[in-house]
Amino acid sequence: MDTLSIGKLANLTEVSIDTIRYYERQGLIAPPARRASGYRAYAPDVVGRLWFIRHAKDLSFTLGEITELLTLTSQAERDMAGMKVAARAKLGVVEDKIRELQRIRKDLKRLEAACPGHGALAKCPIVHALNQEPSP
Amino acid sequence: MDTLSIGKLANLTEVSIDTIRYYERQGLIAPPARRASGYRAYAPDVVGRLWFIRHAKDLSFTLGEITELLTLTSQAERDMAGMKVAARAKLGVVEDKIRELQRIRKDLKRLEAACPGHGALAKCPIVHALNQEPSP
DNA sequence: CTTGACTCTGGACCGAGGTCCAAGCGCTAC
DNA sequence: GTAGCGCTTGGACCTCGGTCCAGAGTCAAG
Repeated sequence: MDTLSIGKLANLTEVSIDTIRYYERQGLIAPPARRASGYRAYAPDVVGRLWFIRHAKDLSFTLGEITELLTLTSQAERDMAGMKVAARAKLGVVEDKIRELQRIRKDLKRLEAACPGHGALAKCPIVHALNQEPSP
Repeated sequence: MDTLSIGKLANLTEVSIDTIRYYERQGLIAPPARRASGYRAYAPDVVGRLWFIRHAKDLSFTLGEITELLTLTSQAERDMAGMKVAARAKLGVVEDKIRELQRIRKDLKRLEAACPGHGALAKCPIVHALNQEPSP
C-alpha cells in the first residue's frame, strides 16, 4: 500500500490528526484521495509538506504566510527569490519583537533594581512608577 | 464636580471606553458609583489605577496577573516583597521569550544566508531545509 | 467473528484582550 | 428647546491555532 492513513501520517510528522484535518480545512494541504470507506488516503509526499509547515511554524511564520510559501514552492519553474525575501522579511519582524522584549527587559530590570524588596508597600518604587501618568 | 464620566476617564488615561467597561467586567476596576441617570461616576483615584494597568500591560503582564498585582497593592500594610518577586518572575519569562526569538533569528539568518536568491526554486536551500524531517 | 482501535462529519469550544452593535435614553452648548 | 454628542445594556463577534465531541461506520488482529 503506497498511501497513508491520517493516523500514519500523524505519526510520521508529529502533527496531530485533528491538526492535519484543520490544515486541510484551511487550505494548507490539498484534500487527499479517499478510500471506498471514506478514509483519507495520503500520497507519501504529503509528509514533506507537513514537515515544511511544522518547520515554518517553528520559524514563527503564521499559517497564512505558510500558505503563501507553499503556493510559491508549488511552482517549481519559479525563482527562489521569493523564499529569500520571505525569510528576510520575517527576520525583520523577529528582530522588532526582540527589540520590544529587550525594552521590556530593561524596564523590568530597572524597576526590580529600584525596589529594596522589603518595607511598606506604600514606598515601593515599582508601585509608584506604575501609578504615574507617563511624562510626555 | 469631583467625579469623572467614563469618557473623561478614557481621555485622561488613553484607555478606551469599551476597554474600561471590559476591565470592570473582568474585575480589574471596581464598579463605580452611578449618577441618577445611570452614568458611571468615577472617583479621580481610578486614573492612577488605570495607568497602573496600562503600564503593567506594557511590561507584558497579563490582565490576570495585573489583577493579582492590584490585589497586592490594595493592602497597604503589606510588604513590597511581592512586587519585586513579580517583577523578577516576569523578567524570567521575558528572557525566555528573547532566547526563543534569538533562536529563530539565528535559524532565519542561516537560511537566508544559504540561499543565493536566484535560480531554480528546486535548488533553494530554504525549501530543502523546511521539507526535511528533523534528525532526531 | 469479535473486539478494540481507527476514522468520518459538523460544529462547538478554548484563551486573551478586546471591539462593535442597536436601541434608547441623558446631557449640554447654543 | 433642540441638535448632536455622550452614555447605557447585553450580547455578538474578532484573531489564531487549534482541540474536543458525539454518533456512526470501518479496519485489523486474534
